[in-house]
Amino acid sequence: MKKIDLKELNLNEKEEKILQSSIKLFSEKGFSAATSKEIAKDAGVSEGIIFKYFKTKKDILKAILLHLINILSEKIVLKGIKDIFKNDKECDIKTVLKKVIYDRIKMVDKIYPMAQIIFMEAILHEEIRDAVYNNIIKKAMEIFNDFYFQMAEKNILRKNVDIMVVFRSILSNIAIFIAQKKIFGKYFKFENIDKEIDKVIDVILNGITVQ
Amino acid sequence: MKKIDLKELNLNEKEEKILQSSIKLFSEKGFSAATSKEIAKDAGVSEGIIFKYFKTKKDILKAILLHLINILSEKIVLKGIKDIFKNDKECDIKTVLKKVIYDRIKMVDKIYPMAQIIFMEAILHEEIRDAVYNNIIKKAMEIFNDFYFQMAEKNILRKNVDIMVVFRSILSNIAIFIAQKKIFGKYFKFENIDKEIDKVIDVILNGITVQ
DNA sequence: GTTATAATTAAGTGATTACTCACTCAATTA
DNA sequence: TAATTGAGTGAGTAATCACTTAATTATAAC
Repeated sequence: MKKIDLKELNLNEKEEKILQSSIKLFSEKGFSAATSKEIAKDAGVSEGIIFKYFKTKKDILKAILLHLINILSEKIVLKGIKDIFKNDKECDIKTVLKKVIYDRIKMVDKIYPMAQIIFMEAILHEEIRDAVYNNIIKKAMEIFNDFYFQMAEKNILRKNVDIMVVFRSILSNIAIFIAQKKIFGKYFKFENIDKEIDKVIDVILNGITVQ
Repeated sequence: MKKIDLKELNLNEKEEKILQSSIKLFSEKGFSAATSKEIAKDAGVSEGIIFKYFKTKKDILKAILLHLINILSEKIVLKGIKDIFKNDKECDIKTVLKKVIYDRIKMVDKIYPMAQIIFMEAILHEEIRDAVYNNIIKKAMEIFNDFYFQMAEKNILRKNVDIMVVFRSILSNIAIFIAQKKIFGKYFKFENIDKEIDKVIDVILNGITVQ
């Protein structure tokens, strides 16, 4: 199991171990089904120490979710697209999109178990939905909006579309790509991710009708 | 809470009540966090009777998921698209896509809490993923494949694309539309679903570049 | 080496869980 | 009318849960 980089949180050794094991078990079984006993065993610490560092089990989840959403969303989730959109305004749209999609897939890959926990808990709890919306979705939409507007001004991308629909379409294509790889990977093997992304971009940019 | 139609399962009154309450609570709190006590209370039956009809709590989940996937996937999930693709081969692609997307959104709306449970449990358990893949995804792909091939033969849809990518793109656009409505509905209000769907179809069909 | 302090543990705690079982009682059959 | 049934109950059960605490060990200062 690849571990997630938690350096930014300034944890001591035990705290880090507890969080890593919690991320692993929450993502494997869901929050409710993962027990403190299991977490302790996996982390190689006693059960008592968990509750020294985290008042309750829910606080572990909060540390994983809210903390990371708030503190790291900027660095992990948004910095990548910001940089690409900023530095590549002159490049052609295919290259930019490819960079963004590639970068996002790699990013989610890096933090996957955590992303899965956020995703699942967001479905169940409004507070987490709020954090995801305000810290990630909203900001990503703003960044994309700026980018699209400039591309449309340059007459590269269509003006007569709803940017929200386009954003959603690109986002959903990335999401389903990751889902297919991570959740249904058993049934769908990609030999060449690069080519796969190219095909996705082609459909996004040109549509599926014969022109 | 709108109840899901379970007539097809030939349940008696108590079984039906137990399943309806389980669907409600599993979708609200997740399987593990929903207790048999709560289910009994919500269903207005004693806790004992739950375990007369369902050997274990997991068996309730199985009844909801596997049974419904196997028995109803054909009628609920696939029949709709089959009919539309079969009856509308002559119509224009825009109309067909609109019918399909509209129909799929309505279908998921109808069974939403159950769909959410399937979705979440499929992430956690391989057996459920298998059932979803074999009974829904695989079959839907086959149906779409036939349809796309015929449309491509008529020179309406592009031949030089990967049908899998197109299928995924349409599916993901429908999925994110539903997710936005059901999970993030608080932040995004659609006044006119009809127009929203038109915009999605426009992007799918024509892409986003200036031609 | 002694002492004070902090870190860690193992053995708990009461609460809650999924599940059982002895019993009830209305409906059916003899 | 008496005998039988079986759906339904809810208090009870062992197991397990999140969480606590008293005892133990490690660390550090002198």
